[in-house]
Formats: sequence, structure tokens, C-alpha cells
Amino acid sequence: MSISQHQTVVDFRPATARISAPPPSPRQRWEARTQGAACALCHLNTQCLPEGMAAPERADFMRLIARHRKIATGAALFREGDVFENLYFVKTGSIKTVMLMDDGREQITGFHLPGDMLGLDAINGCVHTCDAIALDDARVCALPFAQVSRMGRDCAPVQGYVQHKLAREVVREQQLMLLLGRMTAEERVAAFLRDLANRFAERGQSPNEFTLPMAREEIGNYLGLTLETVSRYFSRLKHAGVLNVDNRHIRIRDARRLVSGSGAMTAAGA
Amino acid sequence: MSISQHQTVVDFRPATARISAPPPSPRQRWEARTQGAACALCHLNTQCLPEGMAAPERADFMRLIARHRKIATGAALFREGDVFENLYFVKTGSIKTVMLMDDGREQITGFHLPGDMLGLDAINGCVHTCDAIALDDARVCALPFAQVSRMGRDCAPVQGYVQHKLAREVVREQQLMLLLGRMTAEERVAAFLRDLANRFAERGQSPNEFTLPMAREEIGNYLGLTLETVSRYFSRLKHAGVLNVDNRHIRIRDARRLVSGSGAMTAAGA
DNA sequence: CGTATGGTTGAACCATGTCAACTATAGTGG
DNA sequence: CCACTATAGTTGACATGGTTCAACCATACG
Repeated sequence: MSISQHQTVVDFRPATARISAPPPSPRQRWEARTQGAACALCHLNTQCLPEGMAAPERADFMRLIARHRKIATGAALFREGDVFENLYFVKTGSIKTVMLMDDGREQITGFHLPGDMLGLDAINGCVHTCDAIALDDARVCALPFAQVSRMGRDCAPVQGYVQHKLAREVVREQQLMLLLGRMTAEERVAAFLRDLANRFAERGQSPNEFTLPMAREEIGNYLGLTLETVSRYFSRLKHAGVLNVDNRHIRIRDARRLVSGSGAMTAAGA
Repeated sequence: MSISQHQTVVDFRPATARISAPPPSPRQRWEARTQGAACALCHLNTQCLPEGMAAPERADFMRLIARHRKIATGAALFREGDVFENLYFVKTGSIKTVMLMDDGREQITGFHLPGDMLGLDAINGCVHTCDAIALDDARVCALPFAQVSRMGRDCAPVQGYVQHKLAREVVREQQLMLLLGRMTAEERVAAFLRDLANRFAERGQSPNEFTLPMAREEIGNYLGLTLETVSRYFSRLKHAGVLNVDNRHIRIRDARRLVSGSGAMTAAGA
């Protein structure tokens, strides 16, 4: 990686994680400046805002959201052990979440695209359990959790909102466990590409042609493989005519044969 | 397994999963009979009941709980696709949750001991996403989710309750992803035993001596390994003097050397 | 142009899977 | 009580998918 994980162009980490009573601090100034987000204009608002709220409550909720915190490539939105204050939405760019082992090994637990929520891991323990690192220059919206909880007390849609996001995360992780526990390398790579394609499609982008925001190493890490293995299967899929692969630019030429488990890939593969 | 997964001595699956308007049905009779559980007398109530409730609310909550549904060894508490109605607590025995792939492959996503909650996977989609199968004759308490939600609307402790359970599950699954993605077989087996020991300790049982409720095959499945590999590492640990292994009876003789990542196991191992 | 980084590819290796034989134990029926 | 069977677990020999190590290529950047 060109930028070490500790280099941060601007360190946006919650100051409270290290300092108990900080001075007015850039972060608070930023929050003051951006409080009251123009979510109404944001095309991601269907994903970020709770559903089924009346207009005034909706406005209240939007006022909680502090916008446009920028995270430079390789910088951390939060790190393991940081005090939990906000949930975050990716607005632009993409962010990975990484679990760390004592000996330095890492497991990427998710790649988060615009509209995805981050920080759910910390809801119980009041500190984050993983690092969140920007894969490219990213912007996020922050949603102060304490205030969301408070608002949830007498607003049912807000109440169900965090629960819904958490439950989604539980299901997503279960599927990933199935991938890590039971699938072959080939199936993992195919599943990864299909998942990504679906998620781009959900965001109104082409599911058949996209640019990977992450390196081979990160894909491999996420899938429980090495970068070489990922590269090899990309090449296989390319030679089988299933994909065009040009560095991080992917074009899916035959989505049917990307369905893992069918054996189509293997049969057609080198 | 001596009993097929489809044999159920008594089929307690929610009838609504298959029949839209069933007659009074054994299940409903059972619920009527057992409604209003004696949670006050249950030693697991610290785990099952929300914290911080006033006595009257606490009583209300306990009245929601239907007790003592029995699940015979190998029978299902619920299956993938079943309509979601209840969360469950294991009262006695143990229950595994299993994700299924189209081609028949399975991944065990958890072993649930007394006090553990089941069914969180279904909160969003209103159907379960995995099977829950009893490893031995088990009893569970059922907690109708709709009523919990309703009660949560004006009772803050209940509100935070499901959220807390969900968030715990997210963290647990993340740790499992780290295990499946990054650990060696040896480390997985050690981590598994340590985790079980801790959980038995939490339940007031000895962390150093216990009986595994699951077969080698199930351990292997859970850890992303084969039964043979699990058996081999059990033997290694035995010969290294770390464990006594007699079939499913485990005695941990040197807990320090069960710490994975330290290399202690490998150094002492065969 | 030289250097750094990311990606591809090949060859050798090895951790784990696969297959198979064997043991132990429990249940079942004669 | 003894075969007989079925299931769970152990162990060995061998196969292999994926890792490791290393060389090489492509691109970006100073």
C-alpha cells in the first residue's frame, strides 16, 4: 500500500477516543458547520433514512446527520478501541472494515459502498471492534448514535431502524461465514464478483462493468485467500471468456457462467 | 447421526409456516398451557430478561414467554424458510444453527447453550435463514417477537434488549469470520475449545472439564475443517498433555498452552 | 529514466482434504 | 449372553487446492 494505515492526511478520529475533554477541536467545528444535512437532496436518502416517518420527524432525523466528513485514501474513519459515538454512512468512495489479531493478521469483514452503514459493531461495547479504512478518497455522513437512540424512544420508525440495519448485518455475515467455511477459491471469487455486481446495480450503476475499489490483496484477505489465488482465478475467468479484466476494471461478459456451484466455470476454465 | 434430521418425535415447527389458518393445533394448546413463565425461578433469567426494568414491566415481559418447548435430538426448532414468530432461548440442552447451500453443503454458524438466544437471523425477512437443530434433547422458551416489539414501544429496556442481542451476534460472527478466514486448523481447534470453556464457565460449570454436545463432524463443519482434522488435533493436544480427550469428554490440563498464536501448542505438539 | 507499487504467472511445497482401514461403544435381536 | 449392525471416533497413506516464493510485467510518479 502506498499510504501506511497510520498516515492520515487529516486525522478525523474521534478526539474523545484519546482525550477526555478536548478543546473546541477541528472535529467539533466541522460538526457545527455541517449540522443539519441536506439529506432531502441526497440520492442515498432512501438507504440512510428510516422508512415510514412523518415529514416533521423526518426533518428532525435529518438534522441529526452531520455531513461530509472526508477520509483520505488509507486513512481511518475509526479504529479498534475508539470510543463509539457515531454510526456512519458512506456517501462517496468506499471503506473497508478490518478485524485485527494480536499477531498482526487481519481479516477484512466488509467493503462498504455508498449508502452502506458503518459502526454497528460498536453498539454494545461502546468502543469499535474493528478498523474502518478508506479504500479511496471517501466522504461519510455521521449519525450520532446517542441521539438516534433518544429519538427512537418515541418514534417507532427510528426504533426499528437500527434493528433493521443490525439484522441485515447478521444475515450478511452469516452468508460470509458460509463462503469462508464451505466454498472453494473459485466459488469465492465468483460469489465476490456477483455480490459486487448486485450492489453496484442497486446503486444504479452497471452490474456488468465496474471498477474495483480494492486491491487483489484486499479481495483475497476478504475471501480468506491470498492475492495470488485471486489473481489466478481472475485470469481463468478472463481466459474462459466470462470476464474482461484489466487491472481493476471488470466487465462481466457472461453473467450466467459466473454462478458458482454450477460447475460452468470449472468446465469452461483452463 | 442415529436420528435423521427430519425425524421429529414431536414436530414443534410453527404450523403457520405451512398452513395459513390451522385448527387449534397442539402448539397453540401448548402455548396456552405454558403462557406466563416462571422466569423468576429460572437461573437463566439474567440472560433472558432485559435489564433495568421495573417490577411490573418485568412481570409483563415474563408473561410473554412461553416455556418448555421440547426438541428431541436431531429435531428442528425451526427451519430455513419457516415463518418467523418467536425468538427462542435455550433452557436446557444445546442447539446448532446451520446455513444451507443449494447443493447440500452446510455451514454450522453457531452452537447455542442454555441462556443463548436463537432466531435473530429472521428479524428482517420474517422467515428464518437457517435451520436450528437440537444436538441433544433440549428445551427452549419462546418469546413472541411481535409482542416484544410492541412492548418495546413504550418500555426503553425492552427496546434496547433486541438491539443488544443483535449487536452481540454481529460481534460474535465477526470473530468467527476472523477464525475462518485467517486461522490455521490448530488455532481453530484451540479457539473452539477455549470459547466453549469460557461459555461453560459463564454458566457456572467447570471450564476445565466438560462434555462436548456435538460430534467431531459438527465441530469440523463449524470451524471450516473436516472431522478427521479435528480428531487429529484433539489427539495432538492430548499427546502434548494439554488435554484429556475421551470421546466427547474433555478435560483441559494446561489452559495456558491452549492459547493459539503463542506457538506453544506447535512446539509441544507431535 | 529510475523507482515503487500492484498485478500476473510459474514452480515447489505443504496443510488440509480424501479415502480407507481399524477400534470402540451402544443398541438390537436371537 | 452372544453375534450382528450401526454410529462415532481414530489413525494412516496419499492426493491436492491453495500457499509460498520468486521472477517478471505494467503503470504511475517523481
